Amino acid sequence: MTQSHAPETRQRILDAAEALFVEHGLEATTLRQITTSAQVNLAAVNYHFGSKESLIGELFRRRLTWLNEQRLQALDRLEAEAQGAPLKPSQIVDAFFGVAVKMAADREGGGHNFMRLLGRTYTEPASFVRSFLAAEYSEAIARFKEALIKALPEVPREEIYWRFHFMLGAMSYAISGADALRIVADVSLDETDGEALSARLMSFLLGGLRAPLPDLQKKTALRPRHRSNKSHRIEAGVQPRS
Amino acid sequence: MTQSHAPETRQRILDAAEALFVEHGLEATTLRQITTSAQVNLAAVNYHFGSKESLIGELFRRRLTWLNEQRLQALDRLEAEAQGAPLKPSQIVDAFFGVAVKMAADREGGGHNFMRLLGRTYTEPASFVRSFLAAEYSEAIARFKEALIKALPEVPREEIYWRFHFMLGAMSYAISGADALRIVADVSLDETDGEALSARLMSFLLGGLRAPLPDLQKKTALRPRHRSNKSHRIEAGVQPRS
DNA sequence: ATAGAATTCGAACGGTCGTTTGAAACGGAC
DNA sequence: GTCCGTTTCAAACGACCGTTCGAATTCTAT
Repeated sequence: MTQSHAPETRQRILDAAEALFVEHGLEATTLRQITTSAQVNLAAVNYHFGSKESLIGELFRRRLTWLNEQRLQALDRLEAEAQGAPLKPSQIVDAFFGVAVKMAADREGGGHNFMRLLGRTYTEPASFVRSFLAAEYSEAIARFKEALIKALPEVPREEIYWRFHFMLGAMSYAISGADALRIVADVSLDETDGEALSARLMSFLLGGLRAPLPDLQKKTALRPRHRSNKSHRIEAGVQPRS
Repeated sequence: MTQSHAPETRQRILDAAEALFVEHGLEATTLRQITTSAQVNLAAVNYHFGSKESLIGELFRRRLTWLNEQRLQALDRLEAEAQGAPLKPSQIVDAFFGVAVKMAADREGGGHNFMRLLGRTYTEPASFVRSFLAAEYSEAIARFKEALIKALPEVPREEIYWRFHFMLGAMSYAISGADALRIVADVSLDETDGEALSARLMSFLLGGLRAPLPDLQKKTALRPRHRSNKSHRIEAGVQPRS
């Protein structure tokens, strides 16, 4: 009825766009690059997707829904086994982040490219990207937050939210990997081994998640809005300008 | 001689650009937005900086050199006190990340904006950005890596590199904060309190850094280039398309 | 006051962006 | 073969990008 033999074109566009987005970024990648790489006509993107923005949306959707389904299935399985008892934090972390790292280790299927792109997208300035990211994630995040709160009853909710956030950051860098890591390690590390990366990341995340709670007492007392500090020499918060 | 009363214009451009870059990203921010916001003529950017790319370079330089100087001074101080003895990991982490978080807490001086921008930049696709980022960082990173290796003699170098990388990711998200966090926590958390954020991040980072070493034994034996694994249940690497 | 350099300004340049258009090519149903 | 909806194609659209240019202006030193 509606489409007959077009799906091949749609897919070629999505695959080519994914590879180019991760290489140059969303803004910097042009439709001409995408259609050339996909070997389709320039107008094909607007014909099949309506706009560049919609293309980006579909691109994220096809991977994210699958990813979060996997995560939720893993969590379901764990909770069924536990029969109401709280899960171990390591199980929860593994269900959420392990699935992602596993997807990132899939180089042939394109999962690797996508996960590198996804890691960057949380902090993406373009609001329309973050908005449907939030929509796609809301269910999974809610379930996992709930599980973590249950697993760590002595940890305040706020702290769990923050640590979840930190874990997302560590995972993002773990996957974006290569380029950023080259700043840290002059020797290029072996980042092709998904198993090893997963093991490294997991132990780091769990260490952070289970770390002793911070002491939140303010050391310096009242400080209305600190303005009149031009007395000291170096003084944090006073940067030179050119 | 060379310049007389121009510095004010240069500064206004840098400040305006910084605020706009963090809001819209490097690519998406136009020179017309910048010059309008700074209330200078459109041609001023090319007159004072030569190009948009050079503007970005100067923008990062003026903050990064200062930031890394502070970090190295803090490390110098610690090492002088220790008199050759290895430092505690918490001291090293605090010298590196604590200074950054402190800079990020400085909302009036613009440090806050810059740090949010910086966090994104490690994973920035544009190569020219990462290249001088690596240059600016090389000295500080080398010194801190050295200190960590000395402080954690039982941890393999590779592991330290990876954990440094993960810590950078967590910090990046901690500072980029707000927008990305809103995906995790429906209630918007108080992110104005730099002291509290610093304490939270530090305990997370230290927990991760000192976590038990991962078991790097591959569970599955020889796997020449993993292709023929379709035995297991959920199986990574098989995503749907559209 | 005046010469000369530094800076600002308005206007334009060529190029590239995402999108649109109308015609050509293709598909299966009859 | 004929028809009709779907898809492809080449070409162009207006908008906006970073950059350049020459004249006007402002500052500084003599």
